[in-house]
Amino acid sequence: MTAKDDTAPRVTRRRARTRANLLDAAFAVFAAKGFGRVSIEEVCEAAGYSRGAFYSNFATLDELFFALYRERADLIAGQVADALAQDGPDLDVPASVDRVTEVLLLDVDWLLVKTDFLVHAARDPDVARTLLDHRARLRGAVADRLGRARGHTELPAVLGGAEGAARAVVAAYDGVTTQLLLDRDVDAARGWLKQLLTALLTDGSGTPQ
Amino acid sequence: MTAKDDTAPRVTRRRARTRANLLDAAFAVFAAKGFGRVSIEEVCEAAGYSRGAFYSNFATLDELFFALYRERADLIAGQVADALAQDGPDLDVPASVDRVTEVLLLDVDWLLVKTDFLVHAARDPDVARTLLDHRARLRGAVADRLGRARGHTELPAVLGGAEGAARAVVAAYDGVTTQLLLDRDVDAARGWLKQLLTALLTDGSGTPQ
DNA sequence: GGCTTTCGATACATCGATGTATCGGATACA
DNA sequence: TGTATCCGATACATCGATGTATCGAAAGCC
Repeated sequence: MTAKDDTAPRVTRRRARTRANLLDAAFAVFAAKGFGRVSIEEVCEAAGYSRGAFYSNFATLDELFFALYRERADLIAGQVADALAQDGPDLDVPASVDRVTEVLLLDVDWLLVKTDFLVHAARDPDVARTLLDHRARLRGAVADRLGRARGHTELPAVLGGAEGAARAVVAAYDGVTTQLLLDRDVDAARGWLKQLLTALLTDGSGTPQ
Repeated sequence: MTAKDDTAPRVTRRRARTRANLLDAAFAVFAAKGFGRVSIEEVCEAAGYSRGAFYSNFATLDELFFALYRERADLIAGQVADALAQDGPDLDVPASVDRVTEVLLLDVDWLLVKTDFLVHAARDPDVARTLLDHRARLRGAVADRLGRARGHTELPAVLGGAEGAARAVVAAYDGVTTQLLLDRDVDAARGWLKQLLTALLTDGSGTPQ
C-alpha cells in the first residue's frame, strides 16, 4: 500500500526529459521536411540521442507523431479558449476576432505539422475521429461564445444559428491556412482572416470599410 | 525535311499507353495510401508493369507525382471554366454556385491527392509557385465572372471588390475541403459550401432561408 | 555510499526500396 | 515482310532504415 501507483516506475525524471526532447526535435524536423520524409534516425540525431532512446520511449514513428499532435493541439485549444474567455459577458466581435486570429496563425511550423496530420487522418478513420473530436471541441467553444453574443450584432441567418456560424469560422480558418502554407505571409493571412470573419459574422453592417 | 519534329521518336503509341496507365494507377494508389507511403514498386504493380517501365518513363516518383498533378489540375480548371461560362452575359449567382460546387467537390480521391501535393508544395518554393499559379488562374476566372455580375446582386463591400470576393470563394472551398477529407460526406460538404458561398456573396439579402 | 532498477548507446541482422545494366520481344517504317 | 529501333522485363548491386539484443552507465532508494 505504500505504492502511489500500480505501474509507478522507479526512474522517471531522465525519461521525461528525453521524451520531451525527442518530441521537440521531432516537431522541428517534421515541420522542415514533412512527416512522410523523416526517418527515426533523423529525429534522434536532431534531439542528440541514439535510436535506443527512441525505441525505449516509442514503438513507432506514428506513435510519436500522434503524441506530438495531441500535445500541441491541446496547447492551442487552451490558448483559444483563453482568448475567447477574455471578453466580458457580452461579446465584442472585432476584438475577439483579433485575439483568436492572433493565436491561430501564430506559428507556421505548427500549421505545417497539422496539415501533415490531416493528410494522415484522411486515410485512417481512427485518426480522423481524433482530429474531428478536436475540431468539434474548438467549434463548440466558438459556438458557445457566439451564442452569448446578444450585445452588439446579430448573426446572418443564412448560416443557421451559432452552430452554423462556428462552422463557418472554422472553415474560414482552414481556408486561410491553405493559402498561408503556400505564400508564407503570416501578416497577410491574419488580415485576410479578420476580413473574412468580419464578412461572415457581421452581415456586412459591422465595419463598413 | 520529312521529319515532323526535331526530337520525334520512332515509337510512341505503346509508350504513351504505359505512361498513361502508370499515371492512372499512381492516382489510385496515392489516393489510397498517400504519396508519402507509396513506393515505386507499388505503383508499377498496380499498373501491371515492372519497374523497368517506370524508369523508362520517369526519373523519380516526385516527377510522376508532379506530372499527375499537372494533368488533373488542368482538367479540373477546364471544367470550372466551363461551369462558369454556362451563364449568359449576366451572372446568376445561385446557379453558378451550384454548378461550380458540383465540379469542385466531385471526386474525393482528387482532393486527397491535391492535399498531398499541398503538403509537398509547402516545403518546396518551386512547387509552391506552381500551385499558386494554378490557384491564381482559378481565382482569376472567378473574379472575372463576379466582375460582370451587374445583374442580380451587389457584392459585400467588406471583401473589397470582385478580386477579394474571388479570394473568399477559394478560401471557402479550401475550408470545406478540409472538413470533407475528415468526414468523407460529399453531400454535406456540397450543401455546406453552397451555404457559405451564398453567405459570402449575397450580403445576407440573397436567399433569406 | 552501496545496491538495484531503468535508461539509452552500440552492434548486429534483416528487410525493403532504389537505381542500373543488360537482354529479349514488340513496334513502326521501308 | 524484313529490319532497325525502342520499350519494358529481369537480374544484380547497393544503400538506408528498421528492429532487436546486449551492455555500460545513470538515477533513485535504502
